[in-house]
Amino acid sequence: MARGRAPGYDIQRETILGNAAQLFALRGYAATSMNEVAEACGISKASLYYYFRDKDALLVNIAEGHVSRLEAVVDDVQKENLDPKACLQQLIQRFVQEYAGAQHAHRVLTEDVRFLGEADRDRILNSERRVVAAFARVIGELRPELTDGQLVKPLTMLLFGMINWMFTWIKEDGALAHEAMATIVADLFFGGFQAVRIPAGIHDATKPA
Amino acid sequence: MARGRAPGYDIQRETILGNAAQLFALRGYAATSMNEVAEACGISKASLYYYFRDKDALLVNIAEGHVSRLEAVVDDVQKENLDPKACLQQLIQRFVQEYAGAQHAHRVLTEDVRFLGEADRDRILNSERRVVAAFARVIGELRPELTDGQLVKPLTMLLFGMINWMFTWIKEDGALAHEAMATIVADLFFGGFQAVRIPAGIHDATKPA
DNA sequence: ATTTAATCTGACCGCTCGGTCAATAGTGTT
DNA sequence: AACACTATTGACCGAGCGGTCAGATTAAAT
Repeated sequence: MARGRAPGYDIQRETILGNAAQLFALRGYAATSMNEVAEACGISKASLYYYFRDKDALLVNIAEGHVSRLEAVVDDVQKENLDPKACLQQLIQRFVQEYAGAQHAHRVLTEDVRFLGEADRDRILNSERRVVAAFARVIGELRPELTDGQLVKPLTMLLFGMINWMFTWIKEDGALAHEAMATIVADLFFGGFQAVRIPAGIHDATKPA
Repeated sequence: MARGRAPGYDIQRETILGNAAQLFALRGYAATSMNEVAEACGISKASLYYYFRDKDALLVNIAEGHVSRLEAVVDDVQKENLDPKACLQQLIQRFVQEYAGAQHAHRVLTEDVRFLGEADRDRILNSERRVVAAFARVIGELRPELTDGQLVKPLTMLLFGMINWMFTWIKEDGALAHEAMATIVADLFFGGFQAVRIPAGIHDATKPA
């Protein structure tokens, strides 16, 4: 007998995923070649295939890693048993933090899910749906009368729009700017969603993401 | 002498751009082949190249067409000389309408600009910057004290986040749902942005998009 | 020191890509 | 009918793609 896995194995996998996420985020999944990923990691393409079965496996790992971290954040915040407002504030703050620390993975998640096979895509989208549902539940608690009018989901998605879009235009990598932005988003949302009127006959036009 | 261009020429170009925009939006620019575009149009690839120099030309035309329509909307609304609140309401409503009628082009614009050459990309990003600046100016008029705190741009981008993200999750093609959503966005923003507090030492972390 | 499995690589494969071209078909003008 | 120009095409090209593989290299366990 000889040798188990080197301790560097998992580290190498994470390195590869990090480099791949960066390339996918910046150039797009389809436009990034496995040669480029390998080169960014300083290894040969054949070595890259030693750590990951194929290009798809990179995408699945990046997306799944990110989305499972988001689910963990949700669970974490819910365990604190805060009142709805504090809970939503926490969720916003923590999500902005999480996104800030995983910007590449986040962009890959929002833009490149379509390249996944049906099974993987469904699993990841379901994960996203659970996250959105958690936000929606808290928002529903804050203004219960919206629940009947099917306004909770749209409002939730508008909130996600603000947060998700943030990382397409924000420059600074400093955490300060991100925390400040999270506060602004929270102010804007809490101040505004009380003002939202319930339209006469609203169509439900929502799909989680 | 003989024959000018057939009247179908411009129509054919528009048809191609429409089909290309749909494919680029759904599968991504890099992942869409010129063969697929040609097939979607019911013509040969060689014919496709008769109407457009190369793949890049498709992208430029799609993006430029969309963004120039957005600039036209801005000019149009500004010509009405409305008070700031009504002006911003109009802008939101009209933009949601415009996006709704050009969802494919819109997604291409927001996701595939990176595949353009530097010159084209800069020209189009400048166009976008002018649009954002118009929104920012009106928002600045609504709460002038924000201008000093460099909060106007972030708030503007949060508004764009809500609107841009809308079309990643909205189902319905009916205009009713879109108009209703525009109203909700306006309610949320007007109600909320008065509540936004000016942070102590805020970093400017903005880039137009 | 030898064995054995983990790690790594250059060379290669079939395929599809974006793009070209010479040739053909179609149609207003003379 | 002859012409001139537009519109359309199948066949083709070099390049790069995702992925494979036989074999070299390395290092833990004996």
